[in-house]
Amino acid sequence: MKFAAVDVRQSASAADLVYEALRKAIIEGKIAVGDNLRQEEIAQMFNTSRIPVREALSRLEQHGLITTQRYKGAVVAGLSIEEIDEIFEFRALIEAEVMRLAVPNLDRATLDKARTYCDAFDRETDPHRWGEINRQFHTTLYEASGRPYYLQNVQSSLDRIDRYLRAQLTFTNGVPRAGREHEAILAACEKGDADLASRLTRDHILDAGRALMSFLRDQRG
Amino acid sequence: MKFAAVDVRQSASAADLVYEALRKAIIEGKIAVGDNLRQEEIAQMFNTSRIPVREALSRLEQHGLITTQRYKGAVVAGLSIEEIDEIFEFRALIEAEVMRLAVPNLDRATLDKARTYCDAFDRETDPHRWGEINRQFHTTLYEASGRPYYLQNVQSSLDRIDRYLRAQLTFTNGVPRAGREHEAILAACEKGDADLASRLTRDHILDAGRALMSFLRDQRG
DNA sequence: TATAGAAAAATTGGATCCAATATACAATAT
DNA sequence: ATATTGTATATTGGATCCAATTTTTCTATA
Repeated sequence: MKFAAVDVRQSASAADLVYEALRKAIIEGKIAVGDNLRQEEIAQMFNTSRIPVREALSRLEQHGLITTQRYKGAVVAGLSIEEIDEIFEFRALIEAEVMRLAVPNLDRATLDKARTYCDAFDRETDPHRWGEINRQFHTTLYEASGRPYYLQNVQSSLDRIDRYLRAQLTFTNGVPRAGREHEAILAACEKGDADLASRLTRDHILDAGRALMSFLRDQRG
Repeated sequence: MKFAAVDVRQSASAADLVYEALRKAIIEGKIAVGDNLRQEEIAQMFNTSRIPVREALSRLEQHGLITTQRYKGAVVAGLSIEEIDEIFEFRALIEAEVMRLAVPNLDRATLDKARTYCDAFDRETDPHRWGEINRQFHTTLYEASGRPYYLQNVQSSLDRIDRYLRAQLTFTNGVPRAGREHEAILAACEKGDADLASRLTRDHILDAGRALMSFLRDQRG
């Protein structure tokens, strides 16, 4: 007789853990652009050897989060104004489409969950938490689209610019319109108006992009 | 006195070479879905050790080209009908947009280059070459958009489905409309009609997608 | 013969060691 | 004093070795 297959939760490899931890640190801006990522140092931080660290770094490079040079090591990749601009444009395109595809599939539970994040966003006073809550609000709605490949690309593009968004939110004490824009998007979702929700999502992202642009231009001179 | 700086071509690492070679083999369909990728075997093929091979495999997994399981190894990732469908939908969205952005920047040289590939596509009799030429035709035009991030995503999504397209082209002896559709797209580009070029690109991709879908449904039963 | 279990082989993930290269710094010449 | 050269150190890329686990083979038994 056979037992039912137990989901033994294939424990993640060291490389996976290092990758996830570094990814998180980079997108949250904990590691500054240009900072050297020393393999030995990271290995010691995770109580492991350089082999899994190198694997993790290699993956991060594939995602554009770091750049490496032979025998010189890795640094967190910075983005030019033009690159940031392009990523916002890209996000506006695909997230608007994902939103459109999601609306017909939204159920009560999902809308309620989104409402929770929306309220949490408005109430939250710690700027460091906004990035995360904002992401969860949008992701919750997007997931209803049933488009995992789109979702992956949304996450990936957001990863690249998240730390800039967070820096902006922290410095400027929030994007004042963001809360109201979330409300509007959620209202359109409640009404089942896919076109409106899509349009508002697009504007919401482009708005944030414009705000970030002018913030960065001020900062960088 | 100084010599002109010689581009010493930072020689790529073994991991880079292995990655590129495997990527090419996978997207061209030289390695079948489900085939085991043995680290030792690959290492011997490239006269190297398993370390760079593992790095390469790790990157391939990040791009969704293979899947790995701890202690079990890597296999080329197959795509379900639904996944393929979603990727075509995604491509239609972003490639149409890239085309729209490219048209205003197209110059004579680029158009001529695209014309060359377009003609080559029509003349080519070896089905195995179509995939490559088709890709070059589109990429040539897309590059004028000046959107590297979009381009990267275009390549990445094409990588995932290229081998299915190639299989289809080989089996069905070509997609009859593809040549005419290329002509139409190029004509719209010559006219500078961004909207039309964009719309035709979208239809071109959705057409190919529909053809591939019915081909695969027949094949898979 | 067919099957369950044990032993052997194969395979992966990670640690340690070595080679290649870059950087930092001291010694030397102008 | 400054620039240049040589050397030591640090750091990365890769090879080899070991541990954990899976897969295969073999063997004993019903």
